[in-house]
Amino acid sequence: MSESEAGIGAPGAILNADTPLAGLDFLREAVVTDLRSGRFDRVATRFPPEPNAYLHIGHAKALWIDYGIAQDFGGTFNLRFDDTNPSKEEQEFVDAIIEDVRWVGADWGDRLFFGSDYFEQMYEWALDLIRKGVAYVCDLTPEQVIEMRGKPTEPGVESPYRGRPVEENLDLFQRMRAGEFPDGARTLRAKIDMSSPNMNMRDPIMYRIRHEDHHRQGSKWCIYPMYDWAHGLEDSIEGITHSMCSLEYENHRPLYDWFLDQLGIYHPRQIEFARLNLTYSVMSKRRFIELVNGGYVDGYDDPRLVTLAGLRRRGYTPEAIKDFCGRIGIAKTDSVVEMAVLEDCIREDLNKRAPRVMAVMDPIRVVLTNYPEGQTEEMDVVNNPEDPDAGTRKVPFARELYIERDDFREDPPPKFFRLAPGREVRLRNAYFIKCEEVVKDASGEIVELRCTYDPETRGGDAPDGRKVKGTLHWVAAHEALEADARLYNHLFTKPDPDDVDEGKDWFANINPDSVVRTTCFVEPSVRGAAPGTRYQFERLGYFCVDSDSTPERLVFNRTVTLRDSWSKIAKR
RNA sequence: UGCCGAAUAGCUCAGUUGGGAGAGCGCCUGACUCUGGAUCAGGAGGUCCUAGGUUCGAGCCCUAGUUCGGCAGCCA
Repeated sequence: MSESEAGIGAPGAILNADTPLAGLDFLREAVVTDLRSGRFDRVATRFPPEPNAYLHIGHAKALWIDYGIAQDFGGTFNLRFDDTNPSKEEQEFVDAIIEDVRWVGADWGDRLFFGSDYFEQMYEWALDLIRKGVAYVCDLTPEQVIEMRGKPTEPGVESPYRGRPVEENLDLFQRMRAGEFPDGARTLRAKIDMSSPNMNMRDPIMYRIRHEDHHRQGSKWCIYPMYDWAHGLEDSIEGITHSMCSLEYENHRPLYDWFLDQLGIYHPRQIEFARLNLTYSVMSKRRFIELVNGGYVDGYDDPRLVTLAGLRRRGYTPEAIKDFCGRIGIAKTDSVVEMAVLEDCIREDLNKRAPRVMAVMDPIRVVLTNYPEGQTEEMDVVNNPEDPDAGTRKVPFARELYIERDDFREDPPPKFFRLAPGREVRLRNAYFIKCEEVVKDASGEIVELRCTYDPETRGGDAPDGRKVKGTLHWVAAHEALEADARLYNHLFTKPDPDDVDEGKDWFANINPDSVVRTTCFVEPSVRGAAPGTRYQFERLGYFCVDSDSTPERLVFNRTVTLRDSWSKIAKR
């Protein structure tokens, strides 16, 4: 790549070699230090997903580290698929990952790469190492390799094939590539140190034989490079300066460095950071699969999952996810972030942007006895008090309404400011109403509230200056739209899903009420809303139109509730 | 009984010439309000892992230890 396209000081750069270290996270601090020392004179990062699963919020953290650092320093950013294993990787995941990365807002421009495109170069370099006498073809079986690798506390045993002459290694390796040997028959190994305290240095395998088609290379190859061998080479080829990865690769760094040093090629710097964990959730491919296959969730984009596809369907915005990634910081400490932080991020974003609308989840009928039969009117309602540009809309009002069952108590407890017999409240954006009579059915269930309204209070204020303590949301019974609602809660009942009694597994902590499917009545203004449209249902929470919606019937996903101080009071 | 790494508020993180222990989220209280929302104000909460040492003075420097995490795929 040219220096000019990756130069420091590109438009928008906010960090450079002269930036004071104080206050920077340790990764940015390392980059500044490398710029000052002259180890690098530019910044180039990459996000290297393996196309074998869907991305989750933890990937978003890594992505915003990689992309964010490139942005901050005016450097370049590559999206690179690390597709070195043919048996696990599929085009479907490539497409899904590209969609997710684009959605969260990282821009790789034309810098989309595939590790598999470098296979030929990697092969040539492998030949180099064989010629240098630091790589050899090994005929040990997988079982023997494991056996002879030893344990962390015990040295391994050298392979009997370790001393194979260079010419024989060259011949065998070429024949491996030519397809002369079956899967697993031989490997190419680096000749390092079988007694190294670092297991990764005990003659790691560079190539394995796999007679399988590759999603991009087709049947061209039957030997495939291992991660440790491939990753540093990919970084080197692309001119990456800082190769950020998670803590689990810390023990792999000596090997990353070893390959590059042996080859004598351009040498990027690998730095590790702690991966993200979130309370009340799981974050691994394996567990997502188990949840999907076990029928606990409805797919990888189930709104209860913290996959990016799930969060998107739940109603999360890219801005909220980016904000979250910024808030949680970067460090090397193993950590578990509280879900409340993520929830705060989406509330903060949606509070500014989501139009407000009224919807009733659990209706109770209100009849305004002094409101003329057959009359209706339209109230002018502000769409978003936080955003004057959001405008207004008309909301129909009528003699028969629905309010939330929770908003009425026959025998109200202290500090309950909502409707009760003889009490007056305000219907939001409409009138004051007073409850005159409670109508019950034979079983004692309340079926209707008979109320009077004060025509003088149209719009919500009383000319005589009298105040009410409560304001309720409502919908006009005959004009409301009936819709499905999916009320999502934490997927797990405990902050740590692995916190289980002896003999039980994490499935025992799955929340049986992680989704409550119900119906609701929504004001007619939402008719025809497209999937993905987000609203605040006043006093209830933020909701997003689900892709299961049809022209006839909308489906709403509850993204997150509003903060609710009453529920805390009520618990006491 | 190996190697690598980590440790500051409930959680996540700042604290960089060695001199006042901080922020966000969470929690509590109050004000305000046509969302019990939003907003605003205030509060509680710390053996800076421990013990020694250097220093007039240590979260920060040195030594030893403790606890926790990672490493034994032909996965990444």
